[in-house]
Amino acid sequence: MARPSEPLITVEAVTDAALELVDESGDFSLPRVARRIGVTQSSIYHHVKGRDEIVELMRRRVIETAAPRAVVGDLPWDDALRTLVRAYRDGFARHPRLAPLLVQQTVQDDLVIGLYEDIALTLERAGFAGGEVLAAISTVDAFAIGAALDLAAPDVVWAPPGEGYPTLARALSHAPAPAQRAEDAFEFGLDILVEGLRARLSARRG
Amino acid sequence: MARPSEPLITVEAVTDAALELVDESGDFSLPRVARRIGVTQSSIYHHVKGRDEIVELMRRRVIETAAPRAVVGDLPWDDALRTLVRAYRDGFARHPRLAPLLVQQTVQDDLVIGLYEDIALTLERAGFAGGEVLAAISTVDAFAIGAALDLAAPDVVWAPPGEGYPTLARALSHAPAPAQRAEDAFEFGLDILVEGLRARLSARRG
DNA sequence: GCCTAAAACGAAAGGCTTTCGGTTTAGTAT
DNA sequence: ATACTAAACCGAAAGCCTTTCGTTTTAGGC
Repeated sequence: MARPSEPLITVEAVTDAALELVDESGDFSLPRVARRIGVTQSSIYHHVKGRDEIVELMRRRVIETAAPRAVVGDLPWDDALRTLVRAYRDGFARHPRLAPLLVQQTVQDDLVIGLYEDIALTLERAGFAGGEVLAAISTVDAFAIGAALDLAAPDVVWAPPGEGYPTLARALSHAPAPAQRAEDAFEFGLDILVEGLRARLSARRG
Repeated sequence: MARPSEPLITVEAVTDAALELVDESGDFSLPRVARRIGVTQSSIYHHVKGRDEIVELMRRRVIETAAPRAVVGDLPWDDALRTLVRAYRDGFARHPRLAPLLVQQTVQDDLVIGLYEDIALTLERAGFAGGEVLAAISTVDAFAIGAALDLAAPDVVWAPPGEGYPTLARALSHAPAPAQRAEDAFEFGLDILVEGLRARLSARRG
């Protein structure tokens, strides 16, 4: 085959196809991406360096569509923090099965670093200083990643198990539909996080 | 080769070898496990069903050595919760690179369900009820998984980036050694979590 | 002493990532 | 207008992986 005047493959097309495959099957591979675009595997290497780069492209895609560096500087710190964490997590709500793939691999994307910068700014504005800022970022980060992964958890994890776990079974008996459970849990957790940070601040002052 | 009087392969040996490989390289494969034990790949299938089962074996191993269903019923709820979450997370501190492999795959282990049951009990004891218990479990779970993954994060993620992120750079300038940073962040986050839950409880009462 | 099933091996199917050489043509410079 | 370079694609193959299957030997129970 010859060189077409318009390239058949673009970085965007590769990202799209990979993201569709992840949404449908929870994973992707170069042969499957190629088949979906209608080219051969090896051609893709003319546009991306390899599999890992495709993963990073998906990370960036999800974060930039969900978190357009929201301007949160004017909001009270707690609303600002909620907005930032929600933005991060909302991206994964649209592609639930992507999160497990991302934790496999190191972040280098400056969009993500930008998000951390905004969180750092917000936390300083709240009154944290010194080493506490880093610890607080890590905490927010852990919660956000955990919440994103929660979206990928199959419903069966949150279904009542057999006998012998009465308290858990009772808790699960109140469970709404899976999507709603994850949503409720996230909002609840965000409240806990913000209230915990607030408590920490007033304890330091008092 | 013939059938030996003592089997060359045991489920424990397979788990050991896989865990060693994960500790060393961040991943494992059946050929490498086999080579380490000194057998062929196909023989392993006489003892485990496949790769996924080995992952589940590692999960169980890590959780049972770290969290021997600690008796926390006599502790105040906040100490009990801290103990449970620490136990869970300590397992991963000993095998930091294991966590990313586990989130890839559904939990079925009843030890983990047992841990959830203990957390549910503790939260009810604290005063949560109804749908709040499930939301609180999800929150604790998200934080614990996030903290476990944090241990696998390469140091470079928590190293100062280039220009343009002054607040983040300032926060990172206070960072201790990587292991200590993860440790500090975990303890900080645990405080935030407990204080947040406490705040929630008194808000409901008041 | 015999028989069954366990425990190992070797080979191979089918998937994956990545590399490499070959072919045609778009775009550019002369 | 012509010649050259480099882009864009293809096909083939190396080397990894998981899993299955048939074969051989022998341990352990009847």
